[in-house]
Amino acid sequence: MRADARKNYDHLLAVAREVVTEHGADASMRDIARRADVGLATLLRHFPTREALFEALLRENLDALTQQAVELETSNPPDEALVSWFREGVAFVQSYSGVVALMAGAHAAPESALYASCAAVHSAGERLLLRAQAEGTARADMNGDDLFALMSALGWLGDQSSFAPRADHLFHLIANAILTNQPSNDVKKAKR
Amino acid sequence: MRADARKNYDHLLAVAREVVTEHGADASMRDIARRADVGLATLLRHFPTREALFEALLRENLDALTQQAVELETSNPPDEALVSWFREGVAFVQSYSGVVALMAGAHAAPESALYASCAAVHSAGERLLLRAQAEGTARADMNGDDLFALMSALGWLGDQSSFAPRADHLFHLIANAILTNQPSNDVKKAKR
DNA sequence: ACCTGAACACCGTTCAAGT
DNA sequence: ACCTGAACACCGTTCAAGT
Repeated sequence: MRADARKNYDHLLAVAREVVTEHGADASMRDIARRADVGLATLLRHFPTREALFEALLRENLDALTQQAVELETSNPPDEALVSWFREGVAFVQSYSGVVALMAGAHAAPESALYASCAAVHSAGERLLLRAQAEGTARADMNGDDLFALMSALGWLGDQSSFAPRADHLFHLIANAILTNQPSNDVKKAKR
Repeated sequence: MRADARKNYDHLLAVAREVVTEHGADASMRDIARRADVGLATLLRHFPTREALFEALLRENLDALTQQAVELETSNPPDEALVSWFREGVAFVQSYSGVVALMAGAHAAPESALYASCAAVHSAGERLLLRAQAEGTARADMNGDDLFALMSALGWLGDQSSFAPRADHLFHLIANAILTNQPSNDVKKAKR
């Protein structure tokens, strides 16, 4: 990568982060290029699709989320680990508004630039779920898809201004639905 | 309303229904006008916003949903009535893909053309919830907003191709979370 | 290698001009 | 009253031409 290209790449990513923070995941690509003082075609050259841009924008955080699952897997009781991680996941998909739709789309599209990272998060969560199920503290009739779906649904709810005020409460309700043992206690314990 | 206007109105609505069935709630207004052999400005004259169009498109079904809550309120056990109606609601928001986002938006925007119908559905559901709560068969720490939010979230899940295959299962999971008594049995009973 | 302006085919909004 | 074409300001895609 040539020096000028490298510089453009980094700058575009920084500007994109700004614009996406303001306008959410369906910010205009043209707007990002404009704000970066660069031709639109240059932005598209570095990030040929919106997914490619978000892959670069989210990779670090997605990896961190996957990594966190691995750590929780060894250090915490299975039910607490599951709920703690689930909470992190919901917070993550809300990092930028509208990002949850992008991830849900990528989840079903192996050719998407975001697919690999989503799949990694998916299976990291699945492992935590299986561990809690083995212990009997998580619903037996759930799988990794369901966990990812519920995480996404809670993220979507947080994106809608009409539902956002109750998002925390809805998180508890669904976390309780996932767990089987004295549900409300477990969720509270895992909060800390 | 002049005869030619009336004819345009009805025709536009019929064509809009077709196009929206094919392309979902964010179908192009221009496309609808084109398919109706009418100027774009004519479509916009009858339906100044997308919300106005959907208000006309959904009014009948929204009213039916509200009406159904009233009927269930008198004829069925509170818990069964709640779950049955909840199921209808989820099915409704999936009637056209993407319509759930429109409704969630209208829910927080009193100036939207869709607001009134959404509010009616909201409070119809709230009454069913209160009745079940009074009986002790629904979670006490929920309100009408939560019910509407969960209904919307399930509708959204059904819209995402990656989650749709598990939508039925997720419905059961959440319906169980709403009810308090031998949950899995109640949900099954209400299915009939 | 890398960048860019311009042409293209879209979108919804607005309004002066027509019947 | 009602309709319409056209101008406008946007969008993402594509590519020939430049350094």
